[in-house]
Amino acid sequence: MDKEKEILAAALKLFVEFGFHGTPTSKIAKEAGVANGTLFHYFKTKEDLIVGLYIRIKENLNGYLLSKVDDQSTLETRMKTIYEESLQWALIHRDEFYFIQQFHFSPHLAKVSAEDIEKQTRLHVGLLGEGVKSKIFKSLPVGLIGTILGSQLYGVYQYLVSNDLSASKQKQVIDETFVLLWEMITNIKQ
Amino acid sequence: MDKEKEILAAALKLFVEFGFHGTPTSKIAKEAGVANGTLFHYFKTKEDLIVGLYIRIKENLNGYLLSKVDDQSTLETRMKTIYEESLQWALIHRDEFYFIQQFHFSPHLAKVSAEDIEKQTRLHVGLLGEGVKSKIFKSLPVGLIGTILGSQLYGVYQYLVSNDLSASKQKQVIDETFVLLWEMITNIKQ
DNA sequence: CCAAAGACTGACTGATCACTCTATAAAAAT
DNA sequence: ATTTTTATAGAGTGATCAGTCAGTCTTTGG
Repeated sequence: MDKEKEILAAALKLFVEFGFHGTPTSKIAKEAGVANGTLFHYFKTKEDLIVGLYIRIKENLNGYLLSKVDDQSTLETRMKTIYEESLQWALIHRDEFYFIQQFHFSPHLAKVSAEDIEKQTRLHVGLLGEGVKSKIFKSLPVGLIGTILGSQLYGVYQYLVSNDLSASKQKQVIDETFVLLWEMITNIKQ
Repeated sequence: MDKEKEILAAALKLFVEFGFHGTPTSKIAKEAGVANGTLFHYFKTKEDLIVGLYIRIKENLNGYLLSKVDDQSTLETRMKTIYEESLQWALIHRDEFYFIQQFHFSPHLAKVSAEDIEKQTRLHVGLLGEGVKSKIFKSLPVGLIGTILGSQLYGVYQYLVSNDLSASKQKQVIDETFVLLWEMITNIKQ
């Protein structure tokens, strides 16, 4: 692993454990096994490091999701894939997922550029637009559907990590909660 | 307003705007109109101030909810009241609500005692237990119902603050999302 | 009315920390 | 082969900040 990645990995680990303030750059450098100055060779400021870490993590998540979604399948299948795979990714990359949330409630969020945000939400925004346009969703504001979806995902994640379930039980919870969610936001007739 | 309250109000305002790290105690004291040392007369450490602020805010929210819930009404009515009033409170006390979430993703969360947590969740835990026991809820784990409920509340709040709606529109969204939520977690036959 | 306790002040301090600077070594470009 | 660029190091620095301290003012209880 090259030094830049070592630094990012060390920063992630320490930020999650001690918070942004509680983690001096000197400790990050030490944990990464590089000199103090080397950290500032790769990241001009501590804030650059924090924001850079956030963007890379989001890129990883989005890349993973894109690799799992089959463009040919139905909207429901694609949405279920995103829901399921987001949770699976989050369960495997717990520090990364915690960091995302930690970052969202920090003043550093304001430092993310509009285009970076657009890049990160393109996939989700596209699917939601499709659902509304095709009248599969109930006639609710898109933004509302989006936030409900996102927040339920976070909620189910919290449940999964705070209860130590077997892989199959986890899968079952994920499946069941998707059904609940889908019934809630779509016009189904049964 | 006494000095302690001035300090707490100043701390809340500055923490929300600049984060915990970005807010020196000296600025809090200045904003509160007290001397530096006075802050440490009321709160032994900066962390004490942060945790103290969190606990007071939660007490306010819980007190407000308790005053609104009528013990004689049905479970559905009581849950709807809590859902609605939580959102109304959050909309009026935006800094306070943001602070709660900011605090949840900070290392200071670990400093809250088990009994304080119990106090803060008693009301909600009681209602959930009642719903499960009376078979009104679907046969899902209580914890799962609880997190889904909580996360939807946060999600709808996010939607309400990021879209500037009229009071009546807000009420409508709150009512509609409660119906969706209630349908999702209960065994209804219609 | 007095003494003790508590509230309050703000200058001060020791520690910490983000970041710089100088130097050297390695790699790439010419 | 030589210059230029990039990578790495780590000691050093100026600023900042949480928390202290020694003392003054205010309240309260006897």
